[in-house]
Amino acid sequence: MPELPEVEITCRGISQILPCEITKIIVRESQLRWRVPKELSLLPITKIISIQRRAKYILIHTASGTLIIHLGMSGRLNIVDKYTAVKKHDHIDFILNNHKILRYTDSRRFGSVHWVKQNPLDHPLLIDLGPEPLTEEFNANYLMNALQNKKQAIKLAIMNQNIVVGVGNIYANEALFSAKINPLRPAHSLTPMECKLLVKEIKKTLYHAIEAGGTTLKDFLSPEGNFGYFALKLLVYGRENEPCVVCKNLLTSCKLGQRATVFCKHCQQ
DNA sequence: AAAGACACCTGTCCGC
DNA sequence: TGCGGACAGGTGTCTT
Repeated sequence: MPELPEVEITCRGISQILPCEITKIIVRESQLRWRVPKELSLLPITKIISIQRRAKYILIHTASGTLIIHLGMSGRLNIVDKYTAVKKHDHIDFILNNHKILRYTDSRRFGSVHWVKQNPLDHPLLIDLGPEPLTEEFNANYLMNALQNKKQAIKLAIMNQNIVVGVGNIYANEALFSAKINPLRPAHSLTPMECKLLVKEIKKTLYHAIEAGGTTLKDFLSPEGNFGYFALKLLVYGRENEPCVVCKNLLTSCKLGQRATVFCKHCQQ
């Protein structure tokens, strides 16, 4: 489900529970992508200090350590009333002191929950991540440099979290369409002008998606239960064999790294 | 060293 | 209606 905009919407949503304390953590299913640490169930009452997003990770800083949460493909964090019935894939409850529960739900269990006492950014899963796309650090010069000698397709390169974080399959397709760049182009073949345009379109696409509350394809809702309206604005993703919004030729699809890739052969060179 | 395939898991949809 | 197969928002690890 979640790329950067959906994770950002999730972070903003759960930030509204502050100020509060986690009084107890109930782990019903500990086998996620990695085993949820046992010490979570034994955690003493701890105050949530702040909530931060890094790439597609949610960092919940508490007085005694940091929870690192990744939503995988189907993960969700919802704020629910403390008497809300537990459903099939509700794996973890973070019980709060304000009559609410922060509930982690994940049907495919590709997500993960980690607990660290040191700087979460030093965690092995986070330490090699590339720059945040919505910062000035991600600019045309940086991208041009990062793509040097990369023969792989440009779409795979921008989905590589070591090059730039947060861009997944939907937004890679969308940003490349907006930048009029063919997703199959070798990464190193982009000109400085194209890098500049692609950076601009990645930022714009992510920014608009956040504004729209993310993309709801099947089951993404904000922690408060709101729909993500960016699905209505998708120009290529999920629209194979439909007419291009610009030139009306039918959109082409292919597989790239086993992921659906949709583009306009005519507009994207 | 880099690129590609595979694995993890469940739900849904489509064609027969 | 039932069943098999393909596919889905991610990413670490294994194989070439």
